[in-house]
Amino acid sequence: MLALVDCNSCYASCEQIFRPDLRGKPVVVLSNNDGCIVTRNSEAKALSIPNLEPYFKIKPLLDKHQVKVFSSNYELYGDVSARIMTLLSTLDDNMEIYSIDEAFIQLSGFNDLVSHGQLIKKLIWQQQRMPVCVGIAKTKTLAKLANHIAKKSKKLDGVCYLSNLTNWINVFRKIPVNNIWGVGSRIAKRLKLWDIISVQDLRLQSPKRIRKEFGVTLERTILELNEIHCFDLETQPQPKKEVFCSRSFSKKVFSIQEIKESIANYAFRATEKLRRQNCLCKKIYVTVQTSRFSDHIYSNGLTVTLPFPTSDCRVIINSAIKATEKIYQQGYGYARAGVGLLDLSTNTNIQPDFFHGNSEQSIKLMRTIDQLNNRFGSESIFIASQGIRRAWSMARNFKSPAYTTRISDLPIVRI
DNA sequence: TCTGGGGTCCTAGGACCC
DNA sequence: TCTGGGGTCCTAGGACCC
Repeated sequence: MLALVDCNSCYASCEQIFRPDLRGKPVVVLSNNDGCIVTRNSEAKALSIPNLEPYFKIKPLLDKHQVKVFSSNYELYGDVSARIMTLLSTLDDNMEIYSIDEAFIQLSGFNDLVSHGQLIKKLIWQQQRMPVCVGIAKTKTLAKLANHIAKKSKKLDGVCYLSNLTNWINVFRKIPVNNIWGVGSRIAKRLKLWDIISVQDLRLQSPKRIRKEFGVTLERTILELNEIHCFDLETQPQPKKEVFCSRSFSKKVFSIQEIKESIANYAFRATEKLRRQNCLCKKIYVTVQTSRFSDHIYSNGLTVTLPFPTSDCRVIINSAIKATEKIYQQGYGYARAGVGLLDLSTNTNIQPDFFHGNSEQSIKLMRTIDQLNNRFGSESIFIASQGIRRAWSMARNFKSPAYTTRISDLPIVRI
């Protein structure tokens, strides 16, 4: 059995932890640059405030109902999330952190699963002041669905256990297919042509027939809706296969110089993410776009293949800037730009423990490694993490030259 | 004036090889 | 006069998630 624990209106609830005076009052949180509403709590939803609505459009309604508005504070949300996940991990080792506000947990050895779900909910509220709902079922897709039902139905008190599916058929008939995990608006629209409207309609389809028309993913979803396990619990976080950093600008940007500065900035941040998971990248993707709502629309992107896999900031930033020059076209007001790092591979040259934490020492060291890799080629450098002997022995194994130094001797390299 | 920021997986079709 | 075909790799794009 699996439980999906999902925070209620996560960002808004995070803000309320530090503003208990706002309990029971409508709260919304805005995206970067205060562009759109990204979270509404239940009180705000009750006022018919739509999600992902531009702030400037909805501001009169928010003012009218005295809705408390927050700019987003992702550091805070990450912090609260980490504490909740740590708390959950004490309940069972088999746990998958699915997103900033959700986790799947394996439930074994409990007779009364509803009571156990209530216990989880109570624990998180008491210790972290975060309201959550718990969905319990045999597969991940059903646990997600159970959580959805728990959120909608007041009488379930935040916990829904799909024990015997035949008891839930009437509920399944009332839930539109697009509420199923993996079924978005596009597929829902195509399913409608087949008269598949509700969760129950989809459950009854032949998986084989659906696979032909919609692909393997939807086939698996149908199997999961019928308690046939297809999606595993991923208890170890998988390393990212791509790393991105992109932002909308707070106002239109016309000059290539400003675009380049942003791109350099995003490339630097993406490289930080790359290093944190101890990877090298082989390709860089750069994109610039005007607003979708502009009269004069332009969007372009370019993928550049590097001569060798690297995590060298300067190589990555320089390549990104060169790519920018190729895709930038004069005369447009740009609204957004981004940098992606693709084709990642594990960096076997460097001991991963250097990169944990952001201490002054490890930053110095990363920069030195950059400098050396740049000079000698990225495959060749080993740093003595556990003494000179270890570096030389690694170097011998890999038939590469070694470089050793004491951390205190490392120079700071300006980027 | 101002319209999010990340990710993943799958598929179709082109390029290329023998 | 006849003008291959199968396999693999890569890429772009579509669809989904929170």
